[in-house]
Amino acid sequence: MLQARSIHLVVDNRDGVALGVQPTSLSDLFVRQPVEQLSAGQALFFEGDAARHLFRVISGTIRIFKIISDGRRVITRFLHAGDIIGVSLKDVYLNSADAIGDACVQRVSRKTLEQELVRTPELGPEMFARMCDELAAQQDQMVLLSRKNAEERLCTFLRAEMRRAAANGAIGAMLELPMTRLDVADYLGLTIETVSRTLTKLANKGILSISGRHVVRIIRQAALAQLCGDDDEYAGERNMVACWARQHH
Amino acid sequence: MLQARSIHLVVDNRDGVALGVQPTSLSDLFVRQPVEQLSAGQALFFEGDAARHLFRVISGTIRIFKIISDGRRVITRFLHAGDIIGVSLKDVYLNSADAIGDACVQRVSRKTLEQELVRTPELGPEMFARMCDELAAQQDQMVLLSRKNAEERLCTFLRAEMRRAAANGAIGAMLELPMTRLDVADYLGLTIETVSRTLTKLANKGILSISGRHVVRIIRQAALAQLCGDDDEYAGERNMVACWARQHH
DNA sequence: GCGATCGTGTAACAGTTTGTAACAAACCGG
DNA sequence: CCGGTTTGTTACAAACTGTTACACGATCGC
Repeated sequence: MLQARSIHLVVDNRDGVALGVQPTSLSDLFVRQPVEQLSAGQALFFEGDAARHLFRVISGTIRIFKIISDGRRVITRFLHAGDIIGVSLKDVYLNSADAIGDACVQRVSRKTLEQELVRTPELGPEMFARMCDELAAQQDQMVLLSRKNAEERLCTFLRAEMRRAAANGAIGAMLELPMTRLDVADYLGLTIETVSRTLTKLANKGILSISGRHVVRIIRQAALAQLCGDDDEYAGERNMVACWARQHH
Repeated sequence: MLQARSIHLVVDNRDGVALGVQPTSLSDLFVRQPVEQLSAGQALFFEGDAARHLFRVISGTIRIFKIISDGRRVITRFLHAGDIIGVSLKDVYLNSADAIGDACVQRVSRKTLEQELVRTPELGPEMFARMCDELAAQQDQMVLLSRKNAEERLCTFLRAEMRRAAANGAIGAMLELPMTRLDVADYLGLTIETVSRTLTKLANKGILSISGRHVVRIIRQAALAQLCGDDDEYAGERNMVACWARQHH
């Protein structure tokens, strides 16, 4: 398991100075690291393992998950090219990670990170920022899991995936979903059947069309956004309106 | 974890005297700050406000929440004496905060924190640690919201509150819950009626007894723990067992 | 003291989501 | 290209939770 096939050029200027140049961002820590190939379903680490490495996703999709009794699974996050895993530095991993389909990652050791954090204090704020982003994303996910219905969950998920795809240079309304329906279900706190049913419902409404197993085409973006249940439209007076609504049943 | 102690010597004797003494923990930042009294329901800040302060709870309970369309509310966290609010440093608050019942807090400005972080780099690791704890707690909450049923949610909540009370020096099986049923419901992703029903059911099972509105007495702690759905008993082989269970339906 | 309000508990009913099962479609290996 | 396996879809019944309604007790202000 977990073999580090070093395809790239190896051992440049190893010890003493972990990197030849001063890193200016966390991503720079990975630049000289070998690229490891993962096959479908291969694990990166398990919940409870000693947290010895950080990973950067080069290609493919990684799923982060927890498992509780009965084998119930909760996927807390999907990671794509460019994302970094493990900034939440506990001594053990808080959750498990494996690859959806084939993927490539790089790793750096916690030790290297800690050395570089001393050597380059500017990295500290980036760590903070990344953890804050993660906290914010998790809170949005808590809202989704706590109070949104199946349709809102799917729409929120699809919209987020659309944004990510657009940020990565994808154009048009075609959205590729590398994960299976089960993965989506475990991410959104639904069952596979509900995911399926809700997707067909959205297709029947003319909001999207389903092209095979891993591709959906978003036809009406605006409608999708409205079905997220996020009340973006009220903007400033959001809280007052909401509080008022609450107080009056 | 992540100690950047080498820098310590460099910035040791600074002139800036934001505090009389060198703080050794985040809590020390608050020691000379005035105590602010909050009456029941009073807000500390709203989601989207410029995040200018951190708060420390002296007494009472603070609830952290988000509101989405229709006035649906999600309580993401309850804070008690000693807890610090606002370590997730974005430029705006990610959520709202108000007091359950009367409460007392102290505050320090972001600016002060940032100055002290420069002056006392040991505070950095504590910030990391606190954010990691928050990330871990949020992930557990995501598991709860995603995959646990009403009974498991209540038991998990009660057990966590028991642990907190015990850590704060409370003894015995009496547990005080300062929040209302609606607060509990909004925290656990349920309705007030389901919270009520489930509590009654647990009382009928002889696991707890309800003494008025804000006090429950936990009679059978072990039974409560087993109903959490957290499968703590399998410990090491948890993941393998769970994966196996999953694969075989 | 007394009505109004709030928080809570209980019940009947409705609704959404789930579970089960059968079927269809896509994928995989030869 | 084909058959088997995996994955996805659909329909129906069941379960859990939400909804609605009402009663009770406590608190608050008058």
